[in-house]
Amino acid sequence: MMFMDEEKRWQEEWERGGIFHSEPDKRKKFLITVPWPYTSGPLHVGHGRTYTLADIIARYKRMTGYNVLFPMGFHESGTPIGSISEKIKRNDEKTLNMYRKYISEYENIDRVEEILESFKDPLTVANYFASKIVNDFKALGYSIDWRRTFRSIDPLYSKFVEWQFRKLGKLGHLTQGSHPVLFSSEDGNAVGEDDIEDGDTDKVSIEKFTMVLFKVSEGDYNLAACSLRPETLFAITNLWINPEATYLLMNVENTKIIVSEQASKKILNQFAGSKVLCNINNDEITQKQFQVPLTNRTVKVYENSDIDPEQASGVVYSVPGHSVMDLHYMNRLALNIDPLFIIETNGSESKASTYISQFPSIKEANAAIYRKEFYEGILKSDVPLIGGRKVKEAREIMNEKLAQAKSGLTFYETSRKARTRDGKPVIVSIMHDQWFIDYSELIWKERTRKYVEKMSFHPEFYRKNMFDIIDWIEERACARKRGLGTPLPQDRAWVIESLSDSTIYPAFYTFSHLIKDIPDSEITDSFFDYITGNETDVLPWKKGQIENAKREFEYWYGVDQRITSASHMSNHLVFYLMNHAALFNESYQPKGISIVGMVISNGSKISKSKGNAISLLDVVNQYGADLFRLYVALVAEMDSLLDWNETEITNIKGVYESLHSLLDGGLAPVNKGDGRYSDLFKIKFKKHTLNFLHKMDELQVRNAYVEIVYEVIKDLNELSNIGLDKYAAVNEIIEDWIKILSCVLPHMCENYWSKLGKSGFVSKTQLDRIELTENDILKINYYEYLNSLLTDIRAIKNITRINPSTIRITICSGEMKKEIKMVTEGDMNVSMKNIIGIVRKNRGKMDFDIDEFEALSLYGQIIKTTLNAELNVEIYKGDGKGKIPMPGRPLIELEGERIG
RNA sequence: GCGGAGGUUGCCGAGCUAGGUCAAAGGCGGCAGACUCAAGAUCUGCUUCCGUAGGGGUUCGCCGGUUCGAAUCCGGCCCUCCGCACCA
Repeated sequence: MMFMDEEKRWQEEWERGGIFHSEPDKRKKFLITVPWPYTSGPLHVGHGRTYTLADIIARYKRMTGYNVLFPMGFHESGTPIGSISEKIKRNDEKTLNMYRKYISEYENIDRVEEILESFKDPLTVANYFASKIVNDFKALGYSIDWRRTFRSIDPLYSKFVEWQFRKLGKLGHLTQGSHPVLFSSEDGNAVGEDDIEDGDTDKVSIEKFTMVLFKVSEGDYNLAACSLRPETLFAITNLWINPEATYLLMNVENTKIIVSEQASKKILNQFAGSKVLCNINNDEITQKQFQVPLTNRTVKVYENSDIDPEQASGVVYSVPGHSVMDLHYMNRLALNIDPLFIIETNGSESKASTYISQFPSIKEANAAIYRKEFYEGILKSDVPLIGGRKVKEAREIMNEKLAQAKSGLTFYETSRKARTRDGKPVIVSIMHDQWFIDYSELIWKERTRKYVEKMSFHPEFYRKNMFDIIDWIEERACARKRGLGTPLPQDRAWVIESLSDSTIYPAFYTFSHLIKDIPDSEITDSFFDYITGNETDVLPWKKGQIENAKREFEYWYGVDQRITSASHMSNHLVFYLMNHAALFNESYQPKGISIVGMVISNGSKISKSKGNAISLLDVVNQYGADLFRLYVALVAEMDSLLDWNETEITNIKGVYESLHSLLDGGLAPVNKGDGRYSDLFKIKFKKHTLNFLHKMDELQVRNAYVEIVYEVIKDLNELSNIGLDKYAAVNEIIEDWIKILSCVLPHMCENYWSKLGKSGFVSKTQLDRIELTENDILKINYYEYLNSLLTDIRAIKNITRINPSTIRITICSGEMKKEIKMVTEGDMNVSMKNIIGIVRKNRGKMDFDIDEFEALSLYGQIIKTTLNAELNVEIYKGDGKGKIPMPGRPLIELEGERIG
């Protein structure tokens, strides 16, 4: 574990020197941020990729002259951390084991249980992992200014969030209304993805059903059937109930309805003031007739054991014409009822019967007809109310008409049967006083759109994506009744939801370190108004302190680059952009967003429940920070998918070791370099450096490092192939190479930097300006000419199987060049008429500018040594008959033994 | 369905926004060679087909079109992946 000690040593030195403490100065600033990690457990390689790329870019910007600020905080608000504590309190085995494993990554075995015990307090969980993640980040060599770090539940930061929400309130962006949520009625609280069994792998969503009320022909109650397809109402032939289920009579919205016992619980949660009246015998239902709303028709109710009393209301209406399910039941129960058809697709009647045989299962056939009719179906013209309408429109009209007739209610149901992790049913409940941020305001959207136009997006297509998301976003629930976080200032019974409290937080980094010793009771809204805006009121705070805070905000703010994953587009990033647009001036708006591709592991998705999440700490312990960083930089481009696997990292390890030995040898080479070739090598290195800079500016991190790692190693190998000392060549460029490599391999490069006898840290040095002179370009051209010649010679060698002892190269004479040039320009008045045909055939493959003789005399050695043959260069003296050389394409003749 | 991305030579993956210099970068895998007692690592060459001279043929999801010329532009079709929310 040599590398660990070395890496740790440099990390400590950086910390001691405070070299990543960023202060405003005259240079151009660059603020780079990543989403703060959520501290519910250790980070995995997926996080590590994003953060590592951010650090590489931060270091690159620093190297190219920017004053860089790379801050980091911790996200502790929200419900998941609380529910972890809850589960630990009630000894949930799965959670206990998971956290045992997590803790043991960081601690000695004998401390695990003690720490696990302390996790019964959610704050301990949050703080524990926050402090561990700090260590992980340090161990990866990130150039973070840790003085500015804070946590989303810090009282000072809470003040900032309160300020944000009071401003949003004043701007009219906060509203209150009713809202469906996933809910556990046994626990009495809303549940998130994290609380639901398999919630992360099999998402549960909320579906909106239409509950249609069928009035009993004699009496004052209704049978309540739920459907996703209210447009099929006029094709209803009967109703279904389950023979074994219990049905209850309820009072809902001053109407008496019958639903299953299971459904009654959902209704109690969704309709205020609803109550259960009494049990109803199934016989009583099946003996009655029920009226189809909006028609004069009555239908009967049949018992059907396939009807699930737990699904929706436990009562279903039957449309055998358009539902394969119902048709199937009809057939199975041998009911003699004629289906009704009211929907047409492709100009003719759509019938469930045509689907039933075409699919492997009833379920698939039903899904097929549903999709087909929903997207392409049109109601027949003689259908009342909705005749001639598209199914999509008809559905909305029916919902309206049913509501008007007091025969329809909206009922929410989960998209699949779901249970909480401790086995309690998950239902949908309605929050009646839910707080929202209302993002639907058009002026606000327009303003955000304007800023988005000016930003940089990487990859670019995400900009269009963001425009669409801005169009689409409406109200967003922004507070919850439980979890960690800041109480909503407008109503302290609510806690601000964790995505909504994390939209403008990068602003807080700019001054968080300067206000740490101000008691939070002294922080008021005008404090932040002053720092972020133009308020000039007399302030009670220490002048120097707040002035410094203001100065730093004004210097740094406007995040130059935010690096995050695509999954944040439609939630975090859109909130980030819109909240900035609402609260800050144009100059403080975000300037760039980069989306990092997904990370998968050995071909499959990483998920906590699958147990294939490789922890970042494991990676660092096993491979070291530099190797991991090199892996991230070289193995996949930032915006594409990265498949973490061991084979690949072994390969990268080879590269890492080559770099080591090259730099070792380059520190003090034994031999002297050959002037001509070391000169050429230096020129090529300059070219690679320029390409590197260009690619990094385009955020093509992989391409950039392929250029400065693989290409340079290739050049060095070429040198040693012609018998020269590559270490002497490394020595010529070692300083710049170390600087450039240090963005990815900071520890290793600091080490070489000090071995070179350089003072200070390579992490803080700048790359000098580099440009190619005309002479440089000339030499590169010579070299490339030699290379293409070599390729041609090899091709000939392969075909003829001649192993040459002498290679005869015949190049164009000056006179001949002129004549050839004439032909290419259409002037056939040349002395060597024989050349005309061949010249025309080869146009486009010639190079008139290169001095071939000069190129060959300078670098001919390359050919001689690699092919181990004599090189014989002469100028063409023939008459143009037979084979002739072209400019840039000399004649090549091989002399020697034939092989095989 | 809507919106987005994409289908490239054994695999992964560039190029395709500025059409020719693209048989098409790079990596992996495979083959051969060098080094080595051997293996591994490393380095070198080859890796669509034909060819005893750097050439030619056929390729970039499918079908058409524009053009002297298309992987690259246009139209249509087929297929794959991602998002469609209140969850961090």
